[in-house]
Amino acid sequence: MDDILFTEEFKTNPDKYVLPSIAINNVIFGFDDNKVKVLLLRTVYADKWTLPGGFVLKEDELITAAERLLKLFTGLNSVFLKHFGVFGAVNRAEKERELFLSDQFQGDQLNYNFFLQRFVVLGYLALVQYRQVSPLTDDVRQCEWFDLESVPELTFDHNLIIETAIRELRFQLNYLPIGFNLLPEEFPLKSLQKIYETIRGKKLDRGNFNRKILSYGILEKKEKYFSGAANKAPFMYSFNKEQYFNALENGLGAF
Amino acid sequence: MDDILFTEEFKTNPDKYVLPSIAINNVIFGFDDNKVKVLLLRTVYADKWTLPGGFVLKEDELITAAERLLKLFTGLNSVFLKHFGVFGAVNRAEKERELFLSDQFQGDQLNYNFFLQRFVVLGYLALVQYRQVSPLTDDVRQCEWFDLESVPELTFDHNLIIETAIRELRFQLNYLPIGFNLLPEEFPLKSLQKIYETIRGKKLDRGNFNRKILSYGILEKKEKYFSGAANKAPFMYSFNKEQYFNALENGLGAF
DNA sequence: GTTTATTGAGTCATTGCGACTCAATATTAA
DNA sequence: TTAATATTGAGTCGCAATGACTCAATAAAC
Repeated sequence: MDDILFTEEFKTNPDKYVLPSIAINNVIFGFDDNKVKVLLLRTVYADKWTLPGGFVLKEDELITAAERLLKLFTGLNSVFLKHFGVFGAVNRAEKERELFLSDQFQGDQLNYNFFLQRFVVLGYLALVQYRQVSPLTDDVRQCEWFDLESVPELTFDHNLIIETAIRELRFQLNYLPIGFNLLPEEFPLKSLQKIYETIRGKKLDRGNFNRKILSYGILEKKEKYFSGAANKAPFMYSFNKEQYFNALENGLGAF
Repeated sequence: MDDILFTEEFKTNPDKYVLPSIAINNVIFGFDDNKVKVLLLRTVYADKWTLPGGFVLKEDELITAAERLLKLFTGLNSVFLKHFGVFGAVNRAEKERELFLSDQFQGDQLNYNFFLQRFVVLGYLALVQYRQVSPLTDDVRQCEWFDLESVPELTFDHNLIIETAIRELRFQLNYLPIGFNLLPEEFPLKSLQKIYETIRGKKLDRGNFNRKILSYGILEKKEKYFSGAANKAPFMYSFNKEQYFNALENGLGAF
């Protein structure tokens, strides 16, 4: 249904279906194994990785297009999803142009012409719960999670796009209850702390972190426990949705 | 030179010169008479006001296009200029479509068809020194400053664009040395305080404000004076460019 | 009982902030 | 010369938040 993009009809007549010269890329962050991850897509035309993305259908709102693509690649509907930047450098397809002209190129001519034109990319940042995601895998496409530290060289200017997204994330962390979109319904505070540490890029003190995060009043303590490890199980927490959405609207009171 | 937009050639063949379906609008803030102002443009086709804007030439970087437009409308070259959002709602031209069909409409058919298609607007926020600006006025266009409190109803979704820009500005005020782009080379601290008060939307205490703003170390005290008023003249300040650009890069140390 | 990591409950010094006060200073107008 | 006016410098006071710590109780597995 969403795969007009991969039909011959679209390839021969793209401007009939989507807004010309505009593309969307989603930077989708998840969290697992105490590490922040980003979802990447293997290209169909070479052994390279790229950001999930697509185009804006004529009848789509911009955010709807971003949601549609998120749904396509992760199966998820409603998450934190936010525009964070535009990327339209004249030479942003230079690397790809060279690749397409080389003998590594495995795609077809129609894609070639379409993808190498100049696009203005709208960057959308998504925070999703890792375990809820079923990364898309079909005949031509394959999604996988990558640790932030081991993102490979990507197509176009996608490395820049990810870096910009992380900067934005680091920044928003200070006034929005960001971490929670990345975690499952219930989680130990340590996981949340790890997210903050990863995005901030430094260690935090447990006591101080807990004191602060609990002071926002958007967390609820649960009485469940982990099991399996040779130690006392950590308490689980979930967030109070009412307080949480209020904080999303009005910030965490930093100002 | 920059007025391809107003030639017959452009009107009949726009896609030859600019990226299709993409437009730019600049929200240009200035400061004078202790009030924050925004630069608006009178439309050629009706008695309405609109944001200065234009399109991206095929060979333009996005930021170059925004700079070119800023230069066109203000005469200024280098200022604080930053992307802050995209606006591409499907129905964002609805109001204009109605206007064009009404008997108030004074433009021509070619413009009609071109402007009413669906654009994705890239919003750029500019902070400029009021007194350095020579608002563009020619046969068809007329720029004027408006107080933030008395912005009229604008074309398209431009009121929304301005509101979003102010939100962004209010937000950035907390970590970037914003005010200085709005002030002349030398200024009294009270002017800076007024800017903060306007954007924050509340009164600030002089002593506390001065204490904080001076603590950033980006201001230099000058020994000049005002004259004319029946009171002690305020000291003038200017900003230390080195410290200032450093703060623009790394924030004001809030985080 | 030993080992392990979580947890609760602190301390302590420092910093920043908002709300305030008070007197000295410079300038013009009466 | 004096009065009126607004700026300036130099504070105080209490409160809240922060970062860097410590210490002992607790739960679970082996």
